[in-house]
Amino acid sequence: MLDVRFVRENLEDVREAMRSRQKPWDSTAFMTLDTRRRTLIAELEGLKAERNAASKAIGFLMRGDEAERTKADQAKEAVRVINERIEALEGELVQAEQDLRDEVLSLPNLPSATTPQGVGEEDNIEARRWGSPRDFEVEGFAPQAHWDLGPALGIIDFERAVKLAKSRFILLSGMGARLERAIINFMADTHGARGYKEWWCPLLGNADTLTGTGNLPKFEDDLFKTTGGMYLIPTAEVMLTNIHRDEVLDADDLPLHYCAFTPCFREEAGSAGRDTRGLIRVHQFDKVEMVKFATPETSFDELEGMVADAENILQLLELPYRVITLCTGDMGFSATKTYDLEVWLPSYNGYKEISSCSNCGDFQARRANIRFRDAGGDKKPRLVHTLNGSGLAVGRTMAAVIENYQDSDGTVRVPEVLRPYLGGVERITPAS
RNA sequence: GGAGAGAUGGCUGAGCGGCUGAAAGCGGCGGUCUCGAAAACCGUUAGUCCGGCAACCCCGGGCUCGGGGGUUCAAAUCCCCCUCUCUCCGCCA
Repeated sequence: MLDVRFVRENLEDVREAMRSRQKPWDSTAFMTLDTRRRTLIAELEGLKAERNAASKAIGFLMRGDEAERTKADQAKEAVRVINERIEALEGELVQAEQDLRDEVLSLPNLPSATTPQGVGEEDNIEARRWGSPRDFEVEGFAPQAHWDLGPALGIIDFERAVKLAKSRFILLSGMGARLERAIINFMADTHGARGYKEWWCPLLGNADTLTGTGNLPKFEDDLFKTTGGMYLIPTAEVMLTNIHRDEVLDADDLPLHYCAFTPCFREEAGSAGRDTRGLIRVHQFDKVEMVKFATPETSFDELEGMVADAENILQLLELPYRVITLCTGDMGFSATKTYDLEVWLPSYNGYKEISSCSNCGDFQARRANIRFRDAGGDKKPRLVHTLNGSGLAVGRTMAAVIENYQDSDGTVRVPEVLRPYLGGVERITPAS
């Protein structure tokens, strides 16, 4: 959520930012509501001040003699009249504040100055590449897609997953299931060794939690909802970020580096027809997530560090990837700056997103009321900056491993770093 | 699921219709002392919104004692509903 005062005082900048996000914004409703709200407040507070003074006077009169108590009765009647006006105005104010809040909650974050301008995906900027894709032509065979290779090896069962749930759900068996666990543990352990505190968290959250990270109210259609009004988390970011909701952190403790493994649930409404095959776009997938809480002074440096931590996983797995700086038109709702990591997938003959690392600035912190107090002690609490990044999406990592490590005989070599997690197994074969 | 107790500032905890935005302690900050530190002592220390102001200083005002509603001239204090926590019983992986 943007700061209402900031929006009011920087209207043109905010409009320009929304244009750069390809989300043009008509500010007249905001201005009307904002002015109305402040006018009502001014009037209302004047009346309340009057009432408070009168009530105090009544308190003294009540302890006086007969004549004074009569005066008190008259004063009570006067306050009753004031109260009627207060009640009427209060109703209007509640409505105005709700309308203004709805307006501001639906505004996305402002892109940072270093975010490239652009209208869409095609304007994203490649920051760097690491590794080079295998040349299967030279090796003399055509690589198979993981959605063919997985079932052939007996490690992914797409058809039964549909029977058990519905399309876009996954069933893993044997080495497939073990590989999933191995990847999860490898990622969590690696981040842990780099200073990320690991958490284990609920997979359902309440409305306040989902609002804190920006998933509600605007993106409710993307979430699975229970009849009890809870939501399945679309990412552990939701839980990790809300851990400190309504808290005042100690500046000395910052930055905080957290990570968590969770399944992630997404309705994927509006994605019909996109990435329909395989592990790439599903309703339930595993992810190891990184979240940071940082001071405004360090958050952009922390973002670079987080990207490096995500890259570290891909480098250890020896999977070729590239880093993309998202442009203003392609960036997510809560982010002020985002890097995507894209892993090489032979089946796509291209790079496919496997991680997204964002600095959300104070956007989520304002919604979730997460603040910190400077060491000075006498200073007022300030909003922290929150960051989040995938480290990494496990299903897509599995797809990348299967495809990039396959051999001509249809078996898959196990990356060195995963072998300790698989009891030393070096190769996945139909028999394994 | 049944019965009872509770929810107060960064934390612990008093208050139980008006002079209480809130005692006390801890923690934090500033100071005295000290070569320095500790201890001791003194002082200070909630957040947010609206208005004034060049101003995140300051001044005036509003709101906030889990959340929502009610009674009253006046509610942290009384009443109702909800949420959560604790204790006991039942059930259960």
